[in-house]
Amino acid sequence: MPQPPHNRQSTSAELRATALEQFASVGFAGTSLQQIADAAGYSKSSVLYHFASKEALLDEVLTPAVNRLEAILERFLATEESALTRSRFVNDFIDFILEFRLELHTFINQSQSLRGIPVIDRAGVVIVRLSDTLCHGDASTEDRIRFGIALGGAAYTLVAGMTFLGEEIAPVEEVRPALLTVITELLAPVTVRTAPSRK
Amino acid sequence: MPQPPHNRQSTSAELRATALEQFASVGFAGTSLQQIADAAGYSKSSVLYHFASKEALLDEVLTPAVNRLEAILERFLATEESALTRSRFVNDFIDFILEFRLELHTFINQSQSLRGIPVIDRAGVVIVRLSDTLCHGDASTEDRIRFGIALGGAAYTLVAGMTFLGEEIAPVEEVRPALLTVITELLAPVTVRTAPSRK
DNA sequence: ACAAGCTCTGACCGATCGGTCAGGTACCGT
DNA sequence: ACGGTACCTGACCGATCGGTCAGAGCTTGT
Repeated sequence: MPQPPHNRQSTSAELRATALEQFASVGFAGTSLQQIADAAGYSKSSVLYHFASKEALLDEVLTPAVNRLEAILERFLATEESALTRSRFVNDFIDFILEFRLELHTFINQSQSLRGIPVIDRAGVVIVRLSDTLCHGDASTEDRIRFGIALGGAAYTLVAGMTFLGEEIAPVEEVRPALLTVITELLAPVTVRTAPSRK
Repeated sequence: MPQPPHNRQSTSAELRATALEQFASVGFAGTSLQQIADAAGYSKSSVLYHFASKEALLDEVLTPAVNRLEAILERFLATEESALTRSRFVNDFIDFILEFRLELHTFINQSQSLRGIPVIDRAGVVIVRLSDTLCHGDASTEDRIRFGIALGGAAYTLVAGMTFLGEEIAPVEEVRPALLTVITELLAPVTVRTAPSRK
């Protein structure tokens, strides 16, 4: 039986990428190891050789994105809040969305059903902290909704929306400024709050 | 074995409601007929007695929402476009979102993986028409993104977001005006094309 | 040449999947 | 009292689920 010369490290990366696509589009529960294996051109046993379990695979797939989001939040929290740091944060956030759109879509839309899985809970904690930070703790319903719409809307638009609303995915250099405009507009009243409120 | 006097019509409605919750939170592929049956207090066979198949159940669950959305679109298309009709449309749309939030969340986040199922394709067609109508056919990327974010963001916020961003679901009478403000703001540049800035 | 080790696979396991079917129970008009 | 019908269920079906395990093929160190 011929054994194509697989490039060491890359098999695991291929599997992660394939799994991510499936998780984002069919859902974690709806994705079988067999599907992932078939799509990547390996056998189911190979998947389980590289990853201890389906859940471990999900963990490895999502962890880089959660780490990155955590880093962005920490960086924002570490500085004095100003118009500059806020704008820098929004930029970081949009970079994050564009780079990790499949990961974001996955845990945005499945965090409820996958509660209990460590990486999902970690992601949930980060998102709640993010929301609390941006809303300054005063739980105005409108502010919460602004944040939720920005988060869920971006995740949806860049994964599901682009492929069936805009036919083909528009080039990143066109999407990015548009995203920046809309997200800034959504988050502006939340973070800026002009003058008087707390802090 | 005692047979409690089930109120004729209601069993099927119970099952639809239970199935909708599961579909929206775990996904169609991730929901088993057994889960639905257990959650509703019936046997799996009962589910298949009331609905020809799992897919038929999905169809019956989503069809009312798609019909309603279609009606809203037709009503908007039937009139001359003006500030009044646009505002009425946004109001209709928000009523729709609030009433059918689980249905919206279901086909918003799974239309890609469930392509081929009639009711899903129908929903997809309506959404594309909606997008084309609001964007006047000139496919500005920013306008498309505005619509996508409004649609996906609302679906996310009202299902996943409210329960883990805002702890408890805020009362509808508080959510509705906030939603109206944010959605109007998002869609305003798309439809109005004049409004220069925010308050 | 040979053993060790990494990668990959088919065969197999118990559990669960969507779906079929025969039958049991309650209520109906007659 | 009786047959029909609506509702519900357990037993069962082939397929597939996540996961285990014993190797096979290839590379490497010695």
